[in-house]
Amino acid sequence: MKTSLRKQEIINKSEILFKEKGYSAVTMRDIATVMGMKAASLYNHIKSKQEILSDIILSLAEDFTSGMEVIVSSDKTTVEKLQDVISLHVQITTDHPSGMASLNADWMHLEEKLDYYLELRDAYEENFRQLISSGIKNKEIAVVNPEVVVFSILSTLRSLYLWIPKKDDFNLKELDADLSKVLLGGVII
Amino acid sequence: MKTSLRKQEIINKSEILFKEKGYSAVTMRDIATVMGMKAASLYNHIKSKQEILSDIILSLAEDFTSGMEVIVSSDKTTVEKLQDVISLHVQITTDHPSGMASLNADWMHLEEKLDYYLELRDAYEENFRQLISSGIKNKEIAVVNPEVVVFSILSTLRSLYLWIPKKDDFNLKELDADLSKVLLGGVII
DNA sequence: GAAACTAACTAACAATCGTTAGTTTTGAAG
DNA sequence: CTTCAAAACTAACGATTGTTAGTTAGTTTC
Repeated sequence: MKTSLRKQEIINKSEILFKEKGYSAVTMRDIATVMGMKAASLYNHIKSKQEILSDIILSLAEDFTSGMEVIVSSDKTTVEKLQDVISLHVQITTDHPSGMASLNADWMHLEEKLDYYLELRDAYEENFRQLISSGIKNKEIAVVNPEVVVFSILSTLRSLYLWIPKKDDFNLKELDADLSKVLLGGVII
Repeated sequence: MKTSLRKQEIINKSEILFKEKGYSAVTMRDIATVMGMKAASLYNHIKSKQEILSDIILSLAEDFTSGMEVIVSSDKTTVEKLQDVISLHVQITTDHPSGMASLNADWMHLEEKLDYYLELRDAYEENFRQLISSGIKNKEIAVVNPEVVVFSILSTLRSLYLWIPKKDDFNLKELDADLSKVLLGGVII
């Protein structure tokens, strides 16, 4: 059951529209217009508007989940793992900036797939929290309120989609290092 | 032209609905239901759905603008001013957590008032940038990429609405100090 | 070259949208 | 008790929504 080329084009165009106006404000006729066809023709490739949103969000959520699993099961230090998490966000957001907008803004419209998404998100956040806690226990990370640290870092990483499209390739290479410095600079011992 | 009590109730209920599903997905009939009336009756108090959104977002945006003006024109140090900006965000978000969701997620649906909102937002961000730049020049703030610092702090402060409703009053008093420590801890010299 | 498949089309569906018009209820002031 | 305005109601409007049905043109398979 692999995704056809035409379906992927619909998803790619939809991502951009969803980022501009949000899922609910984008109509099937809007999507059809940028695809150069009529709204009814979209249904030769997708089965519903919902499916487009689900495909966008869940594929990204699964990328984060599998990326996180690789990182936590490595034998690096906690600080190195946190740097890897930052890189993971920069990488995925660079590859799918518009899709990240839907992930952040329109996940509540997932309906049937909502529970699955929330499972993935909760597990991801729990991994992140564990990382910070271990770092404090290891004395790699300063003793500051771990909730605030998780919230602050995650808020910044989740907002990257607003910012990365404005960066060129040159700045993008430095972004990783700068983010580590700013996000972790204050908490690393 | 002051806002009537009943209109303010509509705005308050709408904020909560807008936070849950986004402006576009909330119908006038949804708002009427939580108000205990029929959709048509809403128009005795408001002139359009747009007006509800504009009132929510612009009143908050103006709070930020006037708050920022007070802060930048004070004679405190740059670091103290930044702490005041953090307090400003905590304060406004605590008072209007649902409205902050609309400000962050639905500003693009403002239409006639969009340009005015963008002016306020741009001016606010420019003030923030100036604050960081002055701090670096004064040697109060470490020489790290100022763009990344602005982006990181602002991303966190703008996401507070997701977090503050979960905090009780006790934690809320500590939040200010913890945020300053985490957000500024890495950049203050 | 007949059959099957792909991907577009036109036309239309029932449902829902924001909003308006006109009417009735309510409650306070004279 | 009457008056009057505020605030609710019913009914409906035209526009738009996601989606389905049936058709057609072009391409591939046998």
